[in-house]
Amino acid sequence: MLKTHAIKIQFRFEDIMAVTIIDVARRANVSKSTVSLVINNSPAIKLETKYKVLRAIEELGYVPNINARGLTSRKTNILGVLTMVENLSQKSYNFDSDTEIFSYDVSIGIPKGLVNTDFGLLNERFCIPENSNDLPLLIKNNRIDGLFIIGGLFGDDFAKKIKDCGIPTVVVGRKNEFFDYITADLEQGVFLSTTHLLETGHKKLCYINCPVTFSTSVDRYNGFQKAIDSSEVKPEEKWSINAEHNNGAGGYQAIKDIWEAGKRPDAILAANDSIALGIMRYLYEQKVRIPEDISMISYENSILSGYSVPALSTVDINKELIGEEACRILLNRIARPKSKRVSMVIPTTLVHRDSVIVRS
Amino acid sequence: MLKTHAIKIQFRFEDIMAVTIIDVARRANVSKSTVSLVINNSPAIKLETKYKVLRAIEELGYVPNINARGLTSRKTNILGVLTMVENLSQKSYNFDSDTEIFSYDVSIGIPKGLVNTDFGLLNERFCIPENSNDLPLLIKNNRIDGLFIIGGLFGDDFAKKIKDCGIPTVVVGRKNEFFDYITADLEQGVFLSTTHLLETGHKKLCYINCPVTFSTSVDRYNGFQKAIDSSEVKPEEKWSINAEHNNGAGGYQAIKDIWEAGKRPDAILAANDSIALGIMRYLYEQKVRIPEDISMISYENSILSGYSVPALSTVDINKELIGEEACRILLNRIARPKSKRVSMVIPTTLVHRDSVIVRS
DNA sequence: CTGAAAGCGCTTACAG
DNA sequence: CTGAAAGCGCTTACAG
Repeated sequence: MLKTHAIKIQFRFEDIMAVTIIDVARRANVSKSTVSLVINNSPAIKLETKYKVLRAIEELGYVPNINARGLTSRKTNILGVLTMVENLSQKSYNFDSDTEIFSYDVSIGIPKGLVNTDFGLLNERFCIPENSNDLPLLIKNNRIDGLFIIGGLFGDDFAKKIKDCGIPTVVVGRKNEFFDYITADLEQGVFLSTTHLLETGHKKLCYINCPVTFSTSVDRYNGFQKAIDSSEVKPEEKWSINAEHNNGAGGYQAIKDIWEAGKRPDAILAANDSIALGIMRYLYEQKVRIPEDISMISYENSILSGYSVPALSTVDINKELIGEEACRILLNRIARPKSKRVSMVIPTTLVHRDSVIVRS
Repeated sequence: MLKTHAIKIQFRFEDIMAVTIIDVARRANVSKSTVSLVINNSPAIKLETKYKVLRAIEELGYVPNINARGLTSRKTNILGVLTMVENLSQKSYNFDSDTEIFSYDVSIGIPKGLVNTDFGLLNERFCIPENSNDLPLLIKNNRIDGLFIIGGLFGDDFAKKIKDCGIPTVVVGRKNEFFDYITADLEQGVFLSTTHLLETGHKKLCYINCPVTFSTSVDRYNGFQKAIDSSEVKPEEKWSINAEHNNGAGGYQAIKDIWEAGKRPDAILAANDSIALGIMRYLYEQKVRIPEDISMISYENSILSGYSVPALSTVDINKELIGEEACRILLNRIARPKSKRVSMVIPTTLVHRDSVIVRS
């Protein structure tokens, strides 16, 4: 008997603490509807009332209960970040593995686009072959109001399935015809680096592209070619090759092929930092010095190029800004689901580090 | 008039779709309380009833509304991942910047510990100096049921403040006296790499430690010293120095000091991959070849060492497992808030790549 | 072992 | 411009 009683009065921390909309209403001498309208920034509220309520909120340290809000408004106030990966197994960190750096750096920018917003972010790494028919948990469990899909590792089938869910979605890092998208200006980026190499007196250029299967490889190649076409001084020789894999090992093998075919570039451009590091590994083994013997410019800018030996000049694609702008796009899509599809291309800049030398 | 009508019947997707607990109850011919008990795995339900309900759930494709659950149970079913960072400004990726790789890799392991669980994950990068008195948004907005704090960039003040919030918390990556924690076995790891260098015939060892201000630097040094003490063959010379900064630039400057003091190790140990890359940069500039002239072993294992030129042998600290185990600890803490404080140390292994040579 | 009822903390028409 | 009331979809004592 006594014991039962004891259990009954054992309140939890939250029970005691929880300030609700009713407490605020009471303190401000208004109804809870009014408080709700203030919280949701209704223009129908008299300024005087608004401030009265705001003060009460402040004084009481009131924080709206997110579950209650969500329950009535049928929203979760959460956005999903889907990182597309090659596989979900244990990472080896070896240079034949995917780096996932792009998605991490982009996702650092996302919260910046969410400031002054109630949205939280739920992350999921997702791999299509392994999950085959499954949808991401984020979606299956109805946890999100909107979705970022980061990276290119998905096809039309997957896109359609997501589309059918009706969740506002923005694709980050590549073009596509299903959703809004935002991506770096690939062609302009490669144009930039190629031009710089030409202007610094390089005569034998080699472009090591990403795999042909990647839709982006065309844009990249175009940037390379257009820079050469529009340059005053023409290179004596130029080569272009697609790596077989989009990682260090892919770059390693590609330059090896070039090298063993007897080609000797004085400057190399890489499709991204991972491939670049693979190239550098091969050159190191051949005792070729960068930049003394061969200059290099990579593409993306990441911890990989910033920390590499030597520090790698690269094209910065402004990943944080991409993440931030992706938010704006998604927020608009959520607010106006039927609006016209949006595509956004972010310009790039060249970052100079230690892998390019001026040749006369 | 007509228009008003049109608006009224414009249901949203969810309105039409939403299968609720009532639909399930009806289909299974039970009350919604029973359905709820089944969902929550109550042992009080007859097996037969349970299967009946489970079938109805299956057939209807019912997914519990997470907000409704949270509202009644006073839970959010979300865990927070707090990544402690040095600053929140735009990342440069240069080698004088913090890499945040540890927290990323750990957070990849976390979902593995959450399989068969309803918990989602909310991430936040948080910086103490910049946010001074503020608490992480995750906490201020009552969004989480539990918290992972990743990384060491916080002091007792912050820990106490978090403690006062009463949120179950586990610290990942360093010891501390406020919360449960899980970390790699630093001493054992350094012992491992030092021993390997000794066994491969190196006579002049240099340990480049993390900054003295880091609590972990002592454990690391102990591992180094103990390996030497317990080795059959003693090194001819040994040096140990703390980098001033925990990044590439710190490693660069440290080895520069060693070098300019005329010391010439034949093997170097680095406190982590970032510091290691800084060391390698300096050696590259000095035209010292790794491993031919100097062998190196780093600590952590990350994309940085896996992609480095040459590929860096390092101590793998099993970050994914750390993340997974951290979940178990946190889940236990949530279930039993008053239980004894838990600390867990994960053993490390040596991963051999291309930076160590056998000397005779 | 299961059902009826209250209540979690909000938002949203609706009325005035 | 503001209040009273209904309802969102669950869980949790409580009763039987």
